[in-house]
Amino acid sequence: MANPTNLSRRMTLSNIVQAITTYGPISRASVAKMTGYSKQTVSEIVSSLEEDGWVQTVGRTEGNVGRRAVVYEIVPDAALVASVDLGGTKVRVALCNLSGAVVAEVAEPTCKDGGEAVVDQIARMVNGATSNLGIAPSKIRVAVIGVPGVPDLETGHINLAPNIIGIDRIDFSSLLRVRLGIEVIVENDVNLAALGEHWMTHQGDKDDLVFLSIGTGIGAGVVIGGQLVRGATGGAGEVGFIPFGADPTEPESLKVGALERVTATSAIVGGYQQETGMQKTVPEIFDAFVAGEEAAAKVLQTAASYIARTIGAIAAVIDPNCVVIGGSIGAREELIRMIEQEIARNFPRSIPVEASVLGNHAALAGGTAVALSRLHIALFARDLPGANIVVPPPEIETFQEGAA
Amino acid sequence: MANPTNLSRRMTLSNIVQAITTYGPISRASVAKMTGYSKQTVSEIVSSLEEDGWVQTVGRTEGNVGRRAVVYEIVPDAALVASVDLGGTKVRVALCNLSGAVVAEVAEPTCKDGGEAVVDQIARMVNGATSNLGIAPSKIRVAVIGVPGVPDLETGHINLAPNIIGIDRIDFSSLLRVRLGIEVIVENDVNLAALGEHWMTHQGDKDDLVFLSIGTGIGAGVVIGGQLVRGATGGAGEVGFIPFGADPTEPESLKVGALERVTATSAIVGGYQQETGMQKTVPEIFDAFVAGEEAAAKVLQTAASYIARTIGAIAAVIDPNCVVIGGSIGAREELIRMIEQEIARNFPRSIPVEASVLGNHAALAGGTAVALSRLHIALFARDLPGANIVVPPPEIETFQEGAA
DNA sequence: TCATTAGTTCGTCAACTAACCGAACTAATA
DNA sequence: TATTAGTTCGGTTAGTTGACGAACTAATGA
Repeated sequence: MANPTNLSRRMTLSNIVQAITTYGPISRASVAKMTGYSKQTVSEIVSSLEEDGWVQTVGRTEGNVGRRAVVYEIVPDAALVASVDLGGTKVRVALCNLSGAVVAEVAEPTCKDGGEAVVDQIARMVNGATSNLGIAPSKIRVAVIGVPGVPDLETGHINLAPNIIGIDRIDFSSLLRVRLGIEVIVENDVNLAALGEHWMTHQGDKDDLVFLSIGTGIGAGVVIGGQLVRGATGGAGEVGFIPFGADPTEPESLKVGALERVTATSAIVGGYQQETGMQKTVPEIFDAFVAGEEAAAKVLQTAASYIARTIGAIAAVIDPNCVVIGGSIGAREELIRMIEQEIARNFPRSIPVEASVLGNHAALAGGTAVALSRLHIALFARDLPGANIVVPPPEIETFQEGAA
Repeated sequence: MANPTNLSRRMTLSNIVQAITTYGPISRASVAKMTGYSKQTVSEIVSSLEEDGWVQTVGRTEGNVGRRAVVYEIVPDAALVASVDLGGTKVRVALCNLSGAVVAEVAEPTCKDGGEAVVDQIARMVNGATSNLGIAPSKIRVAVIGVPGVPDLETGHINLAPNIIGIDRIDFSSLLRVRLGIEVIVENDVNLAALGEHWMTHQGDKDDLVFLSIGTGIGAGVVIGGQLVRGATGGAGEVGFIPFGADPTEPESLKVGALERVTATSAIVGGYQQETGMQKTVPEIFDAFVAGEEAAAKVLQTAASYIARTIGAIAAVIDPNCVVIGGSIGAREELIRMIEQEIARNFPRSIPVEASVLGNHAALAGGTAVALSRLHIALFARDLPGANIVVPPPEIETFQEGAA
């Protein structure tokens, strides 16, 4: 009964499920008031949902005048989704239930053989997580994979992912779909991180958000109106290629990006070496800066200036509510302070800049958001025009650093 | 009857109107096939639409096997919209009917008194156009005004519009709404131009489009997924403020934009003066370039390079399908050739760049698109979730240069 | 050439079903 | 006793299905 053929019934069902999901636990009378449907219609649909195991009672109201209301909520474990963050060095898998809670999380070093071996690894980790918990694998309905590259929706290849060999020559999503037997969505990891930050911390009032990841490279995920912007060729957010900073006509700039050459790891390490003749890692340079070393300050200042100007360029094009900064370099509070100062010097208005709250779990959270939204649509809003169910995020701790 | 209370009836009505609008003239049987509704339902709704004067028969099919079908279309003049392009020197007003055809167009020099005098002028021009044609003013349902500034939706002020004095201190949209007695939508002119180019020439396959206007200033209109991107503070597309090009920390850069200083009129005129000591206008410099003068070539080349890098920056952030270039400088074919070459030198992949087809009528076309879409929603899709009716554009000549 | 017949499509009518609502009711509680 | 929750029942509306007549084209045969 949870999948009526009729369009208007599906719409009603979808609206009622959305209300229970967002405001649950909630009584049928309240749902009726909120949605505008009659109590009787709500009762009818809620009982069909209960029969099919999608909602359950969780007690009754108390203390109010009048008859006590029976209160319903979504059955959290009625279905699960898998969110996978496939990194160059580590694979993270989280199984989440319908309320966004993580029921299992595992991490492993990425299989160095690349290609199909990685597909095998992910499938094994996802299935392993269910069997450990004694959950039927069929409970998992959707898997979202964050990958460090640009997925080609037509061929299933993942391009520009130098860290995982051979993944640009296999139909990654189809192979994984066959292996897992469920719907598989492949998305760039920075894009997912942007969606994750938006879902967990910036929903509602601030619907235009850019997640800027700064580490060995620099890249952004762009969310406008709550929707991810991928671009015509999947190249949206490749801000390292903004043709300013280093001379954009040099071959190296065309290869890694003119702006990436002055903002990412190599710029800081290289700049420090030029300044001092010494080879230090980025964390070491930050330590030196905190200890008051002038060369370190100068190098970081230069990077911060270019990063600020990158943010200015982004703001000039799409004017987001907020820029969230993450990545191994971007996560440093000291750097964010400098970036804020540099924005004030280089751009006519202020741009809200924040440190990522989710750290290296942002992509995992974003994958969960995408998977849950997709699952809700598949379950309760099939073929509905303009359907875009927003699942409320779980507690922030769920996805915070150190959870795995 | 054209405004049923019931949600599902409204949805059906909206779908059927959309089908007739898009594919009309069309028979009821064809509408039934296309929409999936039964012939009866379609007949019922079409006759109520006919009764209310929204659709009309336009003959019958012929030549096909079987009974001849009665063919319907939207009554083009059942309602009108006004599209107004308020420029610093000129006010253009176009009255358009439901099929996008321009039924009247007038232009006047902008009233120099600014402020409320301009509101008066627009109201007079709109109402004057109807009385000239002997049309009841009540036929006009929506007016969209393109303005050279950033409209503040809350106060109704229009900020950053130095060419029209006092317009940043009055509630422009409310005043005009009262004067015209209809719904008034105020939007930045470059944004409307972007929507106009998208509507008339790039609908469907190419839904991510940026319109780049280059003249006394440089600015862009950003369309993603067919929707206009305004940004959190209405500042999306202010690409002149990208903090590269001129030194962004200089006061002048913070005032007019670092990139504007090296791409717009003053950069070309100033550059030419520095190069030759002579003061020439931009058209004169273009003429000199065509005549083979080296100094002119060098100056234009430099501007083209920075414009190309601006486009590269846009592409790196949102990766549009296409960048359409307009404005008094941007319209020059010679410049577009140079820009294309410079993009190839400065950016790792090609970016489709095109000259504006609509010229200085782009904003007028965009205003019409917005007004018609808004009107259709108000008439046939009130309060429908995800309603976004797309009115098919008229013949391209309708809005092409020289029409007024 | 022209009537006849077959096949196709359009559009309407009648009967039916699904969805939803409103009103009246029962139940529970401060 | 007022108020809120939830159910039952009957009715309205939207939309479907299927049968059918009307209108047409195309092929056929005298």
